Amino acid sequence: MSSFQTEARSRQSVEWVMSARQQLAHALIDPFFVEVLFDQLSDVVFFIKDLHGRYLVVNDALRRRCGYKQKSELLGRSSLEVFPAELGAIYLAQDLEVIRQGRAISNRLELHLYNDGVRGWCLTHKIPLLDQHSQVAGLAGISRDLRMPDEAHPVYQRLSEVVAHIQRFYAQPLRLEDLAAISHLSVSQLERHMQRIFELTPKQFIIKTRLEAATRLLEGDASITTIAHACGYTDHSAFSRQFRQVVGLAPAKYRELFRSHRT
DNA sequence: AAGTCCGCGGACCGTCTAGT
DNA sequence: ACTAGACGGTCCGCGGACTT
Repeated sequence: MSSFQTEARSRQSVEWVMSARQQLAHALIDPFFVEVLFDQLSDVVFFIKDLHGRYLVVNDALRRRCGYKQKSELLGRSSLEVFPAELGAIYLAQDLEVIRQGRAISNRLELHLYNDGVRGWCLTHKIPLLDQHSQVAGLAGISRDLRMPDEAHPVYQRLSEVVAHIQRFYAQPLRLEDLAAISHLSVSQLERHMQRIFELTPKQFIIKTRLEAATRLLEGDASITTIAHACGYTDHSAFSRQFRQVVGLAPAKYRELFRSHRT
């Protein structure tokens, strides 16, 4: 087949798919259909919200996380009414930002504090939903739990040396070039394999390791500055900023929230 | 398919400063 | 003691092109 013919066929197939999708459009955005599908995923939180950030559709994983018996108890409420006040306000602000700007946020590494006080790492995606006039009518989002790494993967052994290095030396400056050298991989290979096996970029993995250590230290009485230094930040403001970005709260607020959960 | 290289845009960091 | 904003420099992530 000539390259011209191949191109023509591929163009034809794209047009066919687009037309078939058009026919399915109403079924695909049917909230009940989507809800049923996402109910099957126990490690993925799914929701659709209106312009005010109120839940219109939730899946079962979200219901469980929030500690409700029925999904209907969540409907019509915003994050503010569902999560601890400080975190709820952050999530709601994030929702309203997506709606206001009409821009998606994707692959955001977040530390969630669940109803039972347990911490969990997630990758969050939120997209604005448009009506037939292309106006933002709400938003849809998923928050996916980070899975255990695939230890059977052939490159896992090499990466495990990198992981061990990060977990041992997270308090020191870590450069991708050095991590790549440890694993005998190029920087590009390291990035790709980390993404594939851990679902995180090397940078995200380092941040996750540092902030995990930080949350443990915040359960004690050490100052924020001390904790920042102990977790590889040369400046406490850089630590606070990053902590706030990932967790949604300033370190001191997190400490306050953790203690109120424990009592 | 996997690996390498490169350029660009943006994220991140450190520093300084001001405010609470 | 801590948070937050501004700013400049550095580094990272990503996509594309090319090679093995």
